[in-house]
Amino acid sequence: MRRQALITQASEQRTFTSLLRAHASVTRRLSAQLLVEHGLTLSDYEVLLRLSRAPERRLRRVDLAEQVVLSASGITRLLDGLEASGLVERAACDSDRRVVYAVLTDAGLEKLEEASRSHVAQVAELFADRYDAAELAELETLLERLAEPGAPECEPAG
Amino acid sequence: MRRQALITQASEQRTFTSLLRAHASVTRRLSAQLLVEHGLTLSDYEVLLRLSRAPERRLRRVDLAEQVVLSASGITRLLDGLEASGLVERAACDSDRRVVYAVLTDAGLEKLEEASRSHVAQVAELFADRYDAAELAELETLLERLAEPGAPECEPAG
DNA sequence: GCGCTACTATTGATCGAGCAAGCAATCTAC
DNA sequence: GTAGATTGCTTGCTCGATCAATAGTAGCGC
Repeated sequence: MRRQALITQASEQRTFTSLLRAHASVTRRLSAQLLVEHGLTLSDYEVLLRLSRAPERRLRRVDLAEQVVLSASGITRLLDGLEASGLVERAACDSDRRVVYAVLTDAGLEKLEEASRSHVAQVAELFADRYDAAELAELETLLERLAEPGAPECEPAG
Repeated sequence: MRRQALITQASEQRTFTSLLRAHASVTRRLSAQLLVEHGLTLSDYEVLLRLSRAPERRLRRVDLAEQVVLSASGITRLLDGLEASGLVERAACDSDRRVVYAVLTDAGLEKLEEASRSHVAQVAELFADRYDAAELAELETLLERLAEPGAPECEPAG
């Protein structure tokens, strides 16, 4: 009798797997809708949204990257597209000539509002079908903890 | 005074955003580690793991795709790589000549066990740093609900 | 001022993954 | 038993995102 060499499936692993599955399922659905209805990626949408909430509707590219968990080059590429569509503009920074702001244009804001109308409804439906208010809040706080950097490896003691 | 046109940020939206952020943060870290240490994608690993737990270490490609939330072509491409590395083999099905099984080879099982040693520890650490057992279980059940298909749009009434 | 290091952003190459289309095998209905 | 629909899988094309390398600034010590 052949003993199956089972890889340990601790609680952490199972949770991680459900995170992968949940993310894949949800984003596939929502990004497909967003793409066919408005020609926007989920990341595009997230970027427009962040910009719309930023002071003066502008953010440094580096900060934008951090907020949407994208690499620096990823943000450059993504903004290339949004700039080509006229949804975002670039603006120089007076005090530091290295930085280039991404600024949401009026057209970008309009596009965001247009896309939001259906997207927000779809997100709301997807989650409302599955959770009550308490569960939703609980899930949010639990997930937020995951995005935090966690215990640093060699932090200065002071 | 300019009124900021704020997009509604309902509870569902915030939860969705934290899902995106949590997934991006966690997978970036873990997939980078898995890649440099073992040359495997997270999806590669998931596929090897699923195969290792399947009866006779084999699964139809279509079922594999469903389990790891990948498209049919995605699975074909992914398995191409694993086959080239000798970690997975293909096997025909006697009763239905359309189906091609993906079979985990001995080398594949070894590779999985090797990769698991560090990967499992990394996952465990990442989650153990942030949650206690109850929270972990709670998060898992909440996430699992998200992967479910949800209310169908026009189910036959019977 | 000069050199060193750190930071911001862009570019080139590469890769994973999806959709659409297509082929082959199977099943259903007549 | 043959036509048409369905299922399982693969291929061509495209796109989003990453890493590595590069250039331009900024700030620091001296």
